[in-house]
Amino acid sequence: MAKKTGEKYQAIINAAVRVIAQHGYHNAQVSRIAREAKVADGTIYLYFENKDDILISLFNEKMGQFIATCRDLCNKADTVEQKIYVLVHSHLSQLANDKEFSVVTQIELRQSNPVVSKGIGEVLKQYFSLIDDVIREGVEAGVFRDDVDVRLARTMVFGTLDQTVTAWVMRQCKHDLVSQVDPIHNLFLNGLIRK
Amino acid sequence: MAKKTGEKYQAIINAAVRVIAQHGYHNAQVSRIAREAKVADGTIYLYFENKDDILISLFNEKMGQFIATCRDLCNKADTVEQKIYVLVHSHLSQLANDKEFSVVTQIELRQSNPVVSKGIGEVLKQYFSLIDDVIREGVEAGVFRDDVDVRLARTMVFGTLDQTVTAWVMRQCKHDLVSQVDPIHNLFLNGLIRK
DNA sequence: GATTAATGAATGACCATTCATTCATGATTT
DNA sequence: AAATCATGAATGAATGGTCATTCATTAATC
Repeated sequence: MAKKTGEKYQAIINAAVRVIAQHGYHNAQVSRIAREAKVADGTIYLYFENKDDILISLFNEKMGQFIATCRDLCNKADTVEQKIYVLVHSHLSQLANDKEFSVVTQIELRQSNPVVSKGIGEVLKQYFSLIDDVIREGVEAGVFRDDVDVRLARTMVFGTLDQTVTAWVMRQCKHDLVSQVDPIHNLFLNGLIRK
Repeated sequence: MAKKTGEKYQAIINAAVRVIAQHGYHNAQVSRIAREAKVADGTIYLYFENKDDILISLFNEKMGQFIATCRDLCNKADTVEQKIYVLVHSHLSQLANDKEFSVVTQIELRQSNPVVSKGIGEVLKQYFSLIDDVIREGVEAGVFRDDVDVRLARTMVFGTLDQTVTAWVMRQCKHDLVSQVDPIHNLFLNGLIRK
């Protein structure tokens, strides 16, 4: 049971993103998602185990896409500097183009239901290791300082991007995200200090 | 009504931190917090408006302390580099010393009840402007590059620290947080690139 | 004895999930 | 080709469990 394909499956996931983004996680009742997807309440349970499963599936589906795009673009870049640039750019531009999903990831899905966290954690790890690979390459190629700790550098990259997107969402997605790409890239590579 | 002082007020707040950290936000029923605080369910409502108010008060009380400590330590530092160091150090060391509060801030309180978010946002802003002040000082003193965007640099600093603590909490607070202070400080000031 | 603090059982709202029933589609039989 | 049957998708009203909140009552304090 709970077949995870088909037109209605997608419809429910898209409805869930919309409902959660607009009404908040707390008012995202299953029946509201069903109504938005133009489906009966019970139909939800033909496609999803339970409410948590909707959230996990939603995140995995969309985040999976997100990571795949990042990875593809990264592979096309030649230098390590460019790869970092691509990471920053694709993170920000993809979320800038999907405000509803951004609201869901940055605000609504940060709740602590352990089942949901676990489901989400798996996909996030993939993203982390993509960033790790780029940084490791930079260290091994001698472009980055050789005392750079890969995990820490990744934490800085992800932490900064994540916080940038959160601030944008908090301010109603009003300003332009992509214009931050260059300054962020510069800050990562050169730091704060004037030389 | 809802007097926000006294021994029981503190007892309830401390109980809430413990209950939320140990059982998760979802299982932090008011009656459980009451039991942990050795107080009757109804007593909670003599000190707090409602459940949200417990969370907001908890965050404001503890985070207020946190910021005051950061500010004091910062004021004692002479150079801008040292002030950045102090920010990194006091952020990490304070949270390292209060694992239960860390779990609450990094995981359990990231849920999206708009009332709670709003209550929390106010205090967070104070912390942001403390970081902003330090960075602005660095730019004005000519220690930092003069094209450094203050808000962006703050986003990097906060985003990195926040993500560092989150990763620590996720891995059961096992490794040493404070040992990351030097590498993070170095990364902020000098960036990734080998010179 | 009056005022204030504390109690905890009872209430009622909320909402995820279930399941008896209906509907749609296609196969099989006559 | 009409009639019958079979399958499983879809429905949505009903259920049941969970808690935040209330408030009548009791205890403490001045």
